[in-house]
Amino acid sequence: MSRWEPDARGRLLRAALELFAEHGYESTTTAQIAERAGLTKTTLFRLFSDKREIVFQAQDELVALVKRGVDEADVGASPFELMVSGVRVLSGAHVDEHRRTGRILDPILAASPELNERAVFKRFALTVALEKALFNRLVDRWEAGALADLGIRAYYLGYDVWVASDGPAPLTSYVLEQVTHLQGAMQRVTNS
Amino acid sequence: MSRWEPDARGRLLRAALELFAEHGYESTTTAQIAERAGLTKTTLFRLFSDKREIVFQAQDELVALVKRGVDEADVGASPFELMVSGVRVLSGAHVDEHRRTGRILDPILAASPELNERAVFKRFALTVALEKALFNRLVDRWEAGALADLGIRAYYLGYDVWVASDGPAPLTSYVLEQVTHLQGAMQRVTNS
DNA sequence: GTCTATACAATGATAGAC
DNA sequence: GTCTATCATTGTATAGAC
Repeated sequence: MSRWEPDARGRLLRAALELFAEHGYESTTTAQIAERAGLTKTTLFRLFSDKREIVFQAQDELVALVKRGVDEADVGASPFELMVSGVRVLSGAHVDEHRRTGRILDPILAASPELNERAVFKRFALTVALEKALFNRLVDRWEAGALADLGIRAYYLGYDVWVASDGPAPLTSYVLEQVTHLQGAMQRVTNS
Repeated sequence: MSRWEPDARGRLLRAALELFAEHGYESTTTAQIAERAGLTKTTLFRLFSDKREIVFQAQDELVALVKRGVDEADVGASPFELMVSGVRVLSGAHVDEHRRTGRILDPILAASPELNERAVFKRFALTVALEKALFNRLVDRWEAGALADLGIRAYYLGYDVWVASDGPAPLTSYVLEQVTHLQGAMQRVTNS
């Protein structure tokens, strides 16, 4: 028995997505979002560090996932296998609901430079997390960086295909397909 | 003979760097920067689209440079050589004054999440520009993306070494050294 | 064509009451 | 944990001065 409706974060997120879809990101004020969620601006900024984080905060847990994927890999795993283990756990966390959210969110993102910048920052944070986890498993410094770029690129490419498709295949299968494409490309290109 | 002191942009940049170094980025207001430059807030925002761009606007020309480097490469160049041509022209534009600026700017960047986010965005913009230029030269889609990651990573790694060092060698030599490191790493890692 | 003055909307921080 | 209220700052818009 609490005095307030539960799940303030979720209500704010849903309200924000609705309003952004209706009027665009920039034309929606934080006061409007809070009002639709039955809260005030003050509460919104206590729960989210800024307006962009309403949409992106959920991504922060992905950093822990990619790290866990690398940490859990077998002792004898090669650097490439360590990277694959990271992106496998990362993409394994996405259920079908994320695909629906992505379909709503992606056009909003594309229309807002401000949200785009934050999206790029989150991608970079994922890359750094993967690189550190690989380096921590005694992977060479340059191998760790280059593999992190490759893995996160595969993850984003796979994500785009997954969101655009309707099949029952999980995100992971799309991402692993992209890993194979990129691995082949790198073999061709670095042995010329 | 003009009625105003020339180089308003440069004066604003120098004023901003001084104030950021003295009091930090967040504690410096745009009004203070404008005042030290002998201008008003209105003029500052006419010359720079936002506060962060005072520090980063100069980077925008780098996008054109990396594209030109790829476009100018010989007809028979391999994908890898195209990428190298891009980062060579990119890093060739940095004279020694940029190293001094970098030494002032880097600690300011490191201390400000807001500036950090913009820095990451500019890095991504460079990557996308390189990827597009490579794709435009009929490089395979996956090769273009992976090579762009590799080239821009080499550029940033080389830049860090260059700024920290005192030798007379140009940035380009440091960057090309990093390209070699990353090429070797990718060969080892993708053939396991 | 560049700068200034002024007014204004929105983000985000802060302090105190329930 | 939430609310009201107030505040500084960023960034925009307008109209005009040199």
